Amino acid sequence: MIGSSHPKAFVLPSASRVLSPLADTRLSTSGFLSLEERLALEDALSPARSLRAHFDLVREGAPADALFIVTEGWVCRYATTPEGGRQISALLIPGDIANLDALLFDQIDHGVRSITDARVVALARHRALALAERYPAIARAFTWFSLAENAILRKWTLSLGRHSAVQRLAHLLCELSVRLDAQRGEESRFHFPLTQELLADVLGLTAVHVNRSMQRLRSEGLIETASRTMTIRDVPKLRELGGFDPRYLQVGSAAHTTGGLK
Amino acid sequence: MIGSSHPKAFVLPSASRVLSPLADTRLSTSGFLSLEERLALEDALSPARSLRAHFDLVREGAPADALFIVTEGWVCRYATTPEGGRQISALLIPGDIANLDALLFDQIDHGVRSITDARVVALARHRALALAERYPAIARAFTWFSLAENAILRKWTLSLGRHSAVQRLAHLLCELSVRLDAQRGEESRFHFPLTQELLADVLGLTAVHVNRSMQRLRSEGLIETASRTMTIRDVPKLRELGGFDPRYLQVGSAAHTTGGLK
DNA sequence: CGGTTCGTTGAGGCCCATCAATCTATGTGG
DNA sequence: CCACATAGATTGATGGGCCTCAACGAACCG
Repeated sequence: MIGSSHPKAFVLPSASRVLSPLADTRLSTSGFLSLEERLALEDALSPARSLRAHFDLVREGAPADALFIVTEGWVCRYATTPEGGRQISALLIPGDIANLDALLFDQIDHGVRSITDARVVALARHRALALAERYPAIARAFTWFSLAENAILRKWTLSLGRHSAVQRLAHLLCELSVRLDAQRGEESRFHFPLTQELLADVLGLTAVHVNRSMQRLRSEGLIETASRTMTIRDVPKLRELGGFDPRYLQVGSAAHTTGGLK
Repeated sequence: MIGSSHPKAFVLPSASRVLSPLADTRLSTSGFLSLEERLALEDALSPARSLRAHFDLVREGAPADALFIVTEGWVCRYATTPEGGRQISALLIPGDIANLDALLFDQIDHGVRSITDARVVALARHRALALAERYPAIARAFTWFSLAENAILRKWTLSLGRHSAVQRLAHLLCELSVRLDAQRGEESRFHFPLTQELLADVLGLTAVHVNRSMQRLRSEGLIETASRTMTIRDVPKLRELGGFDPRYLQVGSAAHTTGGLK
């Protein structure tokens, strides 16, 4: 079974998964969509597809014909430089749309690749467009997802441009903690499948320097790592170090709460 | 008069501006919208508003109640670190929406500020939402703008994370050349109001190092600068240096051409 | 148990930051 | 029309954060 080596983070109630691959994701639980809209959306989805780790789901420059929604595992979006450098521009976890730009753009200028074993469902582009045309709430959800991604990218540019290595790492860990909803009091613990090399490609560093930065966080008692598990020992301190303010992640807000039309 | 110190770039045919502040912008000319939709949109706009240079239109953390569309001048979106660093996350030129996130988010986590004297029109949030609800094409245009911005931000993260100072500068100049539609043969010339300090805040560098990087581009005959005018002498070479491929800017494509519903 | 991936450590060097001074252009008031 | 103020561009000297190269250790796995 996919993801069996990563127990906690990947298990969904199997009944609801069979009925609905979108169960527990923001698309279905956050009040974006009415029941009718949700059913219409789920009706348009392809059956879930399993991916091994390190599988290229979309290659850079490929034509766009379907959206992929992650339902299990971790996936990333990346771009490469001619010289061979790689920069990851998004970390995608269950509930995220991997390539929303395929909705309106003909060509995709980034790759999409699984980090762990993963599952995705596909939504054919023409069906997504038809849904957005017929149901304004679905169109709004697409916009919402795009804007949410935008907010994350803006923070990443701030981090890449103006933060030190340790700060960037701290900020990223805080972001993931919130997105994975892993915080418990002042601690946070979550399954963390990123290698230091992947972290380097997120943070614009080398793996060696990521290593040294992690050691600093460990030596200051801010984090602990063991067998693909990340523990943040002191969330407030890590947040302060990384200049992290969770509001940009829009936790607890949803499209229908933001000024609905009466 | 606004922008009188920057003659060429700011002059619009005044007749069309009076009739429609959106004339010549992507929203009205690129085929996103039908005539009816365009009229509905323009009917919802506030009168144009003039801004002096260095004016804060939206402050970080402000509540969101209106979208601003730039019609003249240059504007930027930025965020600051607690330590006082500043990172610009978008350069906005006429036709751009300055804060699309205000459409669906309650709080804005970035500032918006004019770089030059500028003009903007406002679109009240509830009216924008109503338009998107009633006209799918307008909703689609909002999504399109958000995705387009996303694509630019992804390139910026690539640049910030994996490019040298000179490459970042080269890439940015290539991007602006395309967005301003300033290319003529292998040359490109455009009004360029960014100080080296602003450039530094875009590129994640210091003003001093921007200066040195520009000198390198000049000494290699790639660019020339004089009195707020940028001339790219050799566009192909500058593109190669910056690893620039214009496709991500979606020039010449528009929402209605990308897989319309039959 | 050997291979492979990932993490760790060390030495050395470069790119870019920092600090500070000077130069230039533009604008303003007398 | 000049004296002066100010913003921006330029230059130099110095240092540090991160990169590069290379080797070794640890964990996992068939």
